[in-house]
Amino acid sequence: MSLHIAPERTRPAVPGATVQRLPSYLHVLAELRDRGITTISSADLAVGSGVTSAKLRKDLSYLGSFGRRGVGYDVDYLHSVIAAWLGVQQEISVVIVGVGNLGHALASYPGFFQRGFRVVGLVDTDPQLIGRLVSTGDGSAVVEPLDRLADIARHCQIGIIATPDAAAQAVCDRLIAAGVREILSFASRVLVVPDSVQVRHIDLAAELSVLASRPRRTTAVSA
Amino acid sequence: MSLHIAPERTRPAVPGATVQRLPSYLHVLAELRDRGITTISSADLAVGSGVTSAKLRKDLSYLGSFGRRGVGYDVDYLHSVIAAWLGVQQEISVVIVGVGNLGHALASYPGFFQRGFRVVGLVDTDPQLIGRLVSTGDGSAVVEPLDRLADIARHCQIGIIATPDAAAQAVCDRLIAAGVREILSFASRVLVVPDSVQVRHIDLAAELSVLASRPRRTTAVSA
DNA sequence: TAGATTGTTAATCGATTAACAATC
DNA sequence: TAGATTGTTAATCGATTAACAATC
Repeated sequence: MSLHIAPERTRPAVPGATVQRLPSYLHVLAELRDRGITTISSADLAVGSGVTSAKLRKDLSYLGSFGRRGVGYDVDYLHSVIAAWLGVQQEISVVIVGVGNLGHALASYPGFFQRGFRVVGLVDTDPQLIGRLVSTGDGSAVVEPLDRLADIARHCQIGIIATPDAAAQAVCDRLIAAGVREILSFASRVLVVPDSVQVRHIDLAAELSVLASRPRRTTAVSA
Repeated sequence: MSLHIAPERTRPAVPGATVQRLPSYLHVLAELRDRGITTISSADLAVGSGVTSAKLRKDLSYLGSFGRRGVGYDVDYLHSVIAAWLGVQQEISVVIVGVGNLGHALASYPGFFQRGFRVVGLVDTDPQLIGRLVSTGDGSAVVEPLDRLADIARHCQIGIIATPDAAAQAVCDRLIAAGVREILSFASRVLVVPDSVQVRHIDLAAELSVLASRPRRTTAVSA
């Protein structure tokens, strides 16, 4: 029996678990680059990233093959490949709704700016806050009232919901109406969205609950 | 209402994915209880929690069997079961290291207090901050200097690292030296810890990256 | 009873791991 | 070449889903 071989090989889609690890590889590669290291093996890069070398190589294999057998990976090149894949080279505009403590923290979070995310809008309903300057990764932004949300969101790829739980769904609906298709929510309530919209949800208290209720192994490497 | 308690039976360990969803069920159940709803089916509870009913029932089955066929679950009872399993009934002490924007936000995060977590310590190195009162879920706490960390951490079950990346590993080491075995980190660098310590890691920028690199829907062509 | 819903099983899907042929 | 390390395969592990017998 002869097998029918396709002329060009289709790679499987990159798994979600892999995508979630790519930024951490990127981060380690950037550090290596800053320290003048030009080549790195999967074993060493894996230790720095807190994964196994097998997992690292498997992850990279979804994007292509970028290493040299017997040698390792070129730090600069691999960095550029992952950065390109993640779209870091193009800046991504973000609007934050809810400028309480959490919203402030997110607005000025250095990691956002470093990885190409630009906080271009801040929205809140509190009259005390509206009009005030809040520092962001690359400067500052003025807090705008809720009725400006649609205008602002129209230019943003990602919306972050950092409001109290009670307001979260209404804000979510407005973001979607304005064309936002990617939402990061810190509300503890579940958001109802159409299939075309992608929501990621960070429940900080759930993270503590998992820690508190589980005598289980760590996700980080051991010494 | 008296419930028949089955004789103790060896159940498989509760999967991590399940544990992570339990707080969300708890949250929905608390809302139902507040609205006076006493009974709920897995189908309805699942909709409120953003999961399928099969997944919900499977999740609950790891803890035991608490429903009535043909009827559903008693809201109060199921709430108490999950709360007990998560250990929410006992208060859990938390120390936050790093009282910048993020640390402030975490200290006053209402969800922590609601689910039984008590921020009993705040630590920072900034002389401007030390001695200042920061509001927490149940009142306020004074920011203490780094050399008080060991004393404070000794009474805490969980440590939260909200410092700049550069300080994260050193703070982590100090927490572990003080006996903390569960750590939630917001640093982008990977923390090196012994096997006995459990670390959860929230990389906010990675969350945005996953969102931004989204369009891996049904576009892939199979051979 | 007749209808509803649970708890569990078995099948499927997806991610991780170990091992090693390919090859620099 | 001899040693090192990748990229990939196949096995394993864990989580999700669909289906339905049990039973309220």
